[in-house]
Amino acid sequence: MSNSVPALARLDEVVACCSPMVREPLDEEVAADLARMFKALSDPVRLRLLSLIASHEGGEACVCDLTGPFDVSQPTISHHLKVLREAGLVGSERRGTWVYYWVLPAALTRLSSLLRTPAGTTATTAGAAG
Amino acid sequence: MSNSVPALARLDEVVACCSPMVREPLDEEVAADLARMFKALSDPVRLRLLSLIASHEGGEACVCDLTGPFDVSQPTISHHLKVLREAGLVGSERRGTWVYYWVLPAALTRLSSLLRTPAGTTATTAGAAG
DNA sequence: GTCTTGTTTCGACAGGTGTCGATACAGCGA
DNA sequence: TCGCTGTATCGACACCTGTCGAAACAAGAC
Repeated sequence: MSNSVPALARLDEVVACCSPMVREPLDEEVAADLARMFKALSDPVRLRLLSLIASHEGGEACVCDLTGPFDVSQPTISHHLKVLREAGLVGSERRGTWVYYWVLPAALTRLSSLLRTPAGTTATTAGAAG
Repeated sequence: MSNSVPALARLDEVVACCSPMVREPLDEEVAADLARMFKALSDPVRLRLLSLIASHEGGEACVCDLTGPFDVSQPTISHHLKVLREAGLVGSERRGTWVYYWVLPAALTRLSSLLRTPAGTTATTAGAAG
């Protein structure tokens, strides 16, 4: 616990659970686990579904709220929701006729903090590349 | 510009470029763009490569530093590096015989802030799910 | 020039993914 | 009970992806 890392910076990690991947090489198993979560985010429909659920009133949404905004069929939406659920990004529950989905913030926070870069490199130069 | 969002919370977004996806539904084009970046992160080998590059001394690594830790062939590593580069996550440059790769922090920061959940829901309950 | 080493590209292949229509299942109300 | 509506599963299909070995390309050494 005696690093050259400022205490406040470490506090974030403890709360969020993980050290940023830019600090030390990712363990093989951890990488496999994280890759599964990122794979769930690697489809535009799923990304929009997740965003739609999270920003929905009350923090949860019925499947019936989610099929409208998309050009794909209902079974396809159902498939994508399953992928998100199995990746641990959302939870779901049936209430009577309808099934509701909500985001699991801990999962997003885990990924967010993993991708965090050291303060200072926050980079206003987004988009510049080689 | 007159939201009910605290000024300090918005400051983060400005620096990082984007509003978290849990705040409002993702635009269709934006989602497609982001999905491309997440897809680059959706493979364990690429995740480890990225982490290896970022945490390497000097913030950059030669390809020759990157082939050792993996069980896959050198052309496969080269392929994965290309995917990371085309996703805008890393930059590269040839210097004499060797080719060096480095992480583009702006890209990681963009994704990180996108996944950020509202303060308070940071959730110490990671892993709990339905 | 030729050889050697580091890296990328090519062509091929097995396996995975997104999509659909059809169908099955779950719960409600008549 | 039957029928209706909301959601999940199934089976099929085109397409994408990760992997390899072989070959090409780049830069330096001889």
